[in-house]
Amino acid sequence: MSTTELHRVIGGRLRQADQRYTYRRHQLVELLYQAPHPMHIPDILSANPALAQSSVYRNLALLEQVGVVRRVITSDQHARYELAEDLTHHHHHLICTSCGAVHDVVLPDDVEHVFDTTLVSVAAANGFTLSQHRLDLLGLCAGCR
Amino acid sequence: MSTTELHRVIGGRLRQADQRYTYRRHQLVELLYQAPHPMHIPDILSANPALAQSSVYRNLALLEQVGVVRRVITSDQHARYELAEDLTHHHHHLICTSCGAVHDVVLPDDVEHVFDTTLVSVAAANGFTLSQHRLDLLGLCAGCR
DNA sequence: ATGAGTGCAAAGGCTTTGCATTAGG
DNA sequence: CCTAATGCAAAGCCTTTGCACTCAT
Repeated sequence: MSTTELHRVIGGRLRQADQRYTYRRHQLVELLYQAPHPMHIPDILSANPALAQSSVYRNLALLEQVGVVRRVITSDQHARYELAEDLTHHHHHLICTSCGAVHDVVLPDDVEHVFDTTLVSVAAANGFTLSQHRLDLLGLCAGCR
Repeated sequence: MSTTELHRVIGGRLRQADQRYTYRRHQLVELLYQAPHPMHIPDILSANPALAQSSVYRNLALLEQVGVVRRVITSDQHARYELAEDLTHHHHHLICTSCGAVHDVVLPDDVEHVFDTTLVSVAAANGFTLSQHRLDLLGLCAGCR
């Protein structure tokens, strides 16, 4: 997806929720789009000091509601945020349990396929309607090993 | 593992860290052992009002350090805690994105095996030493659907 | 007896909210 | 113009910490 296409789609999702794609929201999305891994609030504020903390929180919550942003939960103290997978690509996270670093990783297609079919049926057997899965690989990064 | 065996093993891990297996810690472990899903602090305090909040936090942190308890991170506001997998069994979580309910689930052995081998090599390719994986199934529970 | 563990209350730290100001349509 | 959005400051809420008391060895 091109960057203009990206912003067009995001603008659409916001308008559908009667929300505007303002300058600040655009800046926020641009930051997440550039980053190779999920960002937390200190990351975001230092990357763009013009952004106000409270607005960042509010806008991330809004963007999450309309399906543009996903909140990534780590063992870190701060929550991390990334663009939704349908705007980027399906991936998982390598999380360093020592320093909290997060890397994006992609699994082989055949493995993902086994996951999908298995998980949907397992969820169904428990009365759940599956919407997504979240797989995190926890370990030590090269620097902390 | 029998319940006496369980407490014996836990006592050993605590002593190895120069910690005592006190009455309060025993009560806490017993609660987690009985529960069919990870518990958060309000759960724990209402299940056993004799427990002091600060001690529960301190003891859960200690038990996590010595590998007896695992902190489960959900989208919930409170952290949840369960006994470590080597004291119970390897499993995953079905998390309701609406009400925050968490159910334990087990995947077929062959699927788990594919996971293990694939994930270790993927992590290694990124310079990570894998210690565990965390797979959560997100969706709507029967009640919220 | 003596240090670890506990419990109450207060402080920390991430996140959310109130409110006056600014900006988008 | 007029409401939504923003930014600063203050409040909330989960969690951690200080400190005196209690318990275990």
